[in-house]
Amino acid sequence: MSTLRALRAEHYPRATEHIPEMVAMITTLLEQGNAYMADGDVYFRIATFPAYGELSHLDRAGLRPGARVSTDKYDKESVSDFALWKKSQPGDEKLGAGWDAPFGLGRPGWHIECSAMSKRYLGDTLDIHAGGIDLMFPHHENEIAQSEAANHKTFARVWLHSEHLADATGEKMSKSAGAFTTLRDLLNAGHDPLAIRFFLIANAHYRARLRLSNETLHSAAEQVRRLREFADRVNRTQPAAEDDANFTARVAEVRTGYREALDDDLNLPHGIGLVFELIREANAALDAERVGEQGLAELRGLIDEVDAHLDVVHAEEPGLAEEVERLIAEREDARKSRDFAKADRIREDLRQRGIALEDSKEGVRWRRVK
RNA sequence: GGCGACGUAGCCAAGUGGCAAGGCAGAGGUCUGCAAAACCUCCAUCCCCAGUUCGAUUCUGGGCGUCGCCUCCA
Repeated sequence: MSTLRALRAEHYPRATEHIPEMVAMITTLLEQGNAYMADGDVYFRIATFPAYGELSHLDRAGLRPGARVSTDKYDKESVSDFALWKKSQPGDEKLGAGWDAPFGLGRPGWHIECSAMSKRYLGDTLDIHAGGIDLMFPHHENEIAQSEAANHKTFARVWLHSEHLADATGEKMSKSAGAFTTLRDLLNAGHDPLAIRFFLIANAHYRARLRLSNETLHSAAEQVRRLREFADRVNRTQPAAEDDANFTARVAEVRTGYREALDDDLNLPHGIGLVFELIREANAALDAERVGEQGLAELRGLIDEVDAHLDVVHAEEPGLAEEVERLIAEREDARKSRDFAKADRIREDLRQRGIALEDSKEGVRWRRVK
């Protein structure tokens, strides 16, 4: 997660350390009649929760009971009732998977932990509950049922379900099917972490399936490079004597558009599109020296705002390697004496070491490349 | 079989009832000692058919195709 520069959560609660919270919630559900015991297990009684299925627009009548009954041969009242607590099975204790509860030795069902732990750390009502689209049913549906039945409060105000990452063929990456690519794989293949980050959050809308391929990652890497080049240029450019009011207004306009795109269900791809459009215009304006003090300030403000979300521009400011600077100076001397063979050799040597040089009016710049 | 999502240029992708953002890749230029970066120019009858409409990629219906969920992976 740190490779991708993801922020850490405040809490990483462990289910096994919150058994009492789960037991308490199950007890409440039992007392209220939202749950019942059957053959030593505790099940949630879906019949007591009419809203069940609303999140996933599931028509319970359309469920195929056959599919689960074969593996779930217990005395449930309804096939869709799900387990809150399962009595200990032979062998459970060896694994340390057995806890004492008023309703018998056993282990929690596999949805109750989320209800119990989110209640403890975040309260009865969450502002936003996020998760992968495949968790919508049954996991989130069950969470809602448990939490709302127990707490008598709305469980989550907003649900944010993201689509899956898929491989280049469009198939969902699946751990069980053995078809997946790890972050480590990508890094080993030479992909830049920042490019991977950009790809993941900005390549497509979060509700659209992302397809991972060398081509999409390369595209992301180029976009990151372009953003960074531009930010770099804005930072080292001296303001023009006068501002072009039209240009300054244009930057503000894009900034507003960017915000509106994000406000519209986090449409980052759209917002980024606006920003790239502006970058082209801004580069042209910078060439024409139409950007003064105010224009530069506007541009910096926009970059900062965008990078607050992308976090790929200000990331890892590489310190200037003294040797690179020395070689650049040496090459400059060679160029001044028109010894281009030597100048090109130095540039090529650096290139081999992953350092690219760019000559410009403001001097020589260098950056890391693959 | 049930429920749902999607189908936009070589690739990724946004979007709207009124001549289709952006990025990558590609072609040609400008600039440069050569490059790089940057800029300019070029590159799509929006899966098919029918309907509604003055007008549909955008709405409706029907196809075809891809994918997801309906499994105690959570």
